[in-house]
Amino acid sequence: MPDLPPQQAKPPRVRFAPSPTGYLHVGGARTALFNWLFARHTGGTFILRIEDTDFERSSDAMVEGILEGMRWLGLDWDEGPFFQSRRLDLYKETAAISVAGGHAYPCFCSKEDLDNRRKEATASGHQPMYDRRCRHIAKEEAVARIAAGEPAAIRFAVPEGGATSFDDAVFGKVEFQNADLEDFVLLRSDGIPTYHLSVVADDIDMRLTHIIRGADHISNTPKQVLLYRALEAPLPVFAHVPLILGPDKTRLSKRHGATSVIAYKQMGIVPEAFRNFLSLLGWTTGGLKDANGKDREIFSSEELVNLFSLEGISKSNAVFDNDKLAWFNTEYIRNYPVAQLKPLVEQEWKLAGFTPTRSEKEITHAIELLKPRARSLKDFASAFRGYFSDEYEIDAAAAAKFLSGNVPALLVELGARYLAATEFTEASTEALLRAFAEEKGIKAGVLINGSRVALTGQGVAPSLFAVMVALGQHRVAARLQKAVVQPVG
RNA sequence: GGCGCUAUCGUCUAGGGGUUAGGACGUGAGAUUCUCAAUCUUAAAACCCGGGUUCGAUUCCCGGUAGCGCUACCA
Repeated sequence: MPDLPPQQAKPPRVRFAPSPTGYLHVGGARTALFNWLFARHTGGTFILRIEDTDFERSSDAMVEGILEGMRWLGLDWDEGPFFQSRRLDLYKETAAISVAGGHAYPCFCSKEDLDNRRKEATASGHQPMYDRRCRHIAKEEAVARIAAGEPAAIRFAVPEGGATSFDDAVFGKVEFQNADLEDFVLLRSDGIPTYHLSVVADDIDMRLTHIIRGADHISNTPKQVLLYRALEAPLPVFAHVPLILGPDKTRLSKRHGATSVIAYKQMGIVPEAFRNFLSLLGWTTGGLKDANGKDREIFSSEELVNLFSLEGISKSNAVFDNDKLAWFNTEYIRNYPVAQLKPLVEQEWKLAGFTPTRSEKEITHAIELLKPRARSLKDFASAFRGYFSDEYEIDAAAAAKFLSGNVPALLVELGARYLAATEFTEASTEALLRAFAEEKGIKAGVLINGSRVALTGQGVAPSLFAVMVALGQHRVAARLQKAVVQPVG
């Protein structure tokens, strides 16, 4: 039977269908992102479906975690979330239709028998595929055994010969010999569907036009194609996305560090940076250049939506590079208008239990000064504390290096001069310091470095005189005069 | 083991029958001297191997190798 033409009717309908057996992980997030991008680009519909048919491993907490991750990334869905656990009737019905159509049959083999036979087959060098022994049980006998209460699973009857192929939007034509396909289980003996049944039943029921999912599903696809045909449903367009790997090129796992999207939020990554980074893992604009002729890499979500296409998805797996992510993060933080960055910083403070003791104006000023050198949102609650509160720590190494010898004493004196100053601008503070250095016969750099540590607690900071202006005259004077009592080393 | 997919700098990638094989991250060097986790300049760094097609393959084809995926009454 020839396939019905693929559903290209616009607008497209796509879905992200995570299994709540863990938090939203990086790979899932990227799949969700691509589906979302595709839906938004085409004006289609993005559906969220929770595949929770594995009751043992699924949990509400995981569902909430997945939703949280999607919200953080700004991936809003148009329909759902739908829960497969509440749609079991549909799957049973679909299985029954398959049986009635002669495409599926009850299987009475027990799990133990199956395991044993698989083991034997492997031991004797055969393929551990189901031997189809229940496929030829007479209909009457099967009905009688089920009536007698014998547990039975429903298996799909894979055609004995020929091949099954599909046209993947990313990989092109992919073909499998039917002989290599097992008579897979559709419905377990407890009435719970397996993955193959529930996805196909739902994808048909939800009228999905494009299935964008991880490449780990390529091998599952021919079975599902067969099911679509048995159900006389039009085939969607399949687009398999290559996998994301860890630095050692094995599948990304906890071993490699964070795999949960929320962990990146907790690391102070801003969502747009993460989304931008993720979008370029396994997808490319095809070499879009910026004004300088360099490949563009920073894209707003609007641009991403406009640019996204299935054609740009690459075929090979990609390694998740933390350094590159960190770079995206600094770029985004640096370029955010303060108005946009400030709420994120405040959220970070809240998380860290830190309360700034500054006016809104001072806070805005300090964020403006600091954002070009922030690596993560975390910096605002750690290294940058001194700009927002008087409770900050002096970095011991920086103090040892720059607050040694007679420097503290000089800073106390310098602080008094600043207190008495009638003007307090970047130019005036610098002039004052340099004059003071000359008067004392020492290099200005010594005082500059010492002041930096006394004022910010850090050995690294923006231009000292910009820092002074941000801090204000009284605070500068006070902190310099306190320098002498700071424990050194 | 079987089946499937993939292969350009360390990493993400552009490109494509003839190129100095481009960009970015990271790394090295230099500059700035008020620190560097900032900025600027700069350098090193790749077409997996073997056949074939071709005047010419990194590019097309075949094989190998390697990596990854699937191989459950998990998803």
